[in-house]
Amino acid sequence: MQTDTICLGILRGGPTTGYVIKSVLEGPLNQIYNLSFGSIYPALSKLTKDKLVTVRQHAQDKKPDKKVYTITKKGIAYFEESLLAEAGNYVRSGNYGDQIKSEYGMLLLFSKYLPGEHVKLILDERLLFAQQQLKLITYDGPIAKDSNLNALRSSAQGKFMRGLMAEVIKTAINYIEKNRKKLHD
Amino acid sequence: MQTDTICLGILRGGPTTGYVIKSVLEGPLNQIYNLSFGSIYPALSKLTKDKLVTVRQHAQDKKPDKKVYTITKKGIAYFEESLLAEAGNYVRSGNYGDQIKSEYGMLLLFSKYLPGEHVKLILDERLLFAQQQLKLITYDGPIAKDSNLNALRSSAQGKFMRGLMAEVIKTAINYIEKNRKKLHD
DNA sequence: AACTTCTATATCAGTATGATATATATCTTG
DNA sequence: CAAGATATATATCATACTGATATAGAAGTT
Repeated sequence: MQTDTICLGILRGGPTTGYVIKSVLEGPLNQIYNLSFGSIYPALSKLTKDKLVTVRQHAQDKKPDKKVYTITKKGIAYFEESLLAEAGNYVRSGNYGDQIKSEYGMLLLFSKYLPGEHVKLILDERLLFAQQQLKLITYDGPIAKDSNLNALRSSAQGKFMRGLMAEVIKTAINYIEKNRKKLHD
Repeated sequence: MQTDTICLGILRGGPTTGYVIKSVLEGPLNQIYNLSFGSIYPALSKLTKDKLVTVRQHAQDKKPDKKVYTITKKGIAYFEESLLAEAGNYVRSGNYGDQIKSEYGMLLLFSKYLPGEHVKLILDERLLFAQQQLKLITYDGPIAKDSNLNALRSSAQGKFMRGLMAEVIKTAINYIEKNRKKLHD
């Protein structure tokens, strides 16, 4: 899926900054998609140039200029077109639209060639990280103003995806806890 | 994790071709890692130049030259060094070593803006794909000569990862089957 | 008071993708 | 049974993406 489409899709949930888009991808969408700043910022610039979004520059306080992007009518139309096109394309794409690079998975697969202590450490850290992710995803308490996160939490689609991710993470945690002895000691 | 390290790691399971390395990544390692030919072939060339692997060229039949790569003693040493280095680096890396881009996940998240018929189709195709993957991963019958797949199947690490992937896929399939009505009709 | 983390944008060398080209064998389907 | 599709096999390259780095003030921690 194109970076443009992802950005527009997140912007459809409400106006926000490039920094927040990155946070959303790293936080609640952690198991789904990620993009670097080096992709997000140029995409936002291009989108602005093409009038698919507008920028309001908040040179407030003395912080670095905060650029809040808002999707335009043209942007909404373009987003829905692109989405339809990508949905039609989806089935035909390589790995059914998934591109996965899990260093963690490879490290475990090759862990035969690693000292047992290292394997233990990797497993411990990862379990901790997974538990944090789970908390983040299942958290239902109050959140800040950012309407993007609200859109993600309140929509049927957001709930569906959050539920799916939570189940998958729980399964992985349980499996690792039950079977980790096979990889060390 | 470096492409070199991945290739060497797979080659540690036995001599094979670039084409088979790609197949292993797309098949049994589908949920863990993927690389394009544009990464694999240059990596193999570089590895050869550095004497970390050797090539035997099978100009047999009339098929295109089949290049079978074998890891050298130097290659094994280098692989284990790299792995150790990457294991030490792992915890400090961005998303805990995971880089995920799931077009499928984004499509479902944005499915509010997609016709119900499309959503149904995507879900159906994906479920079918997941079931195929599950069969591929859990398959324990006889397999061809390629020792790479045997290494993956018989080692404790291979079994651990296969078990993990199978559990995760099963969880996802069940969740989608139970909750898909929330995304259409 | 010093250090680290968070908010916020931007750039860029190095790396990876996805498409395309080439060529034969084998499998499938009307 | 011929035509078309899929599998085996390598290679290249324009375009796209990453990961590191730079900058800078606020806020939180030791």
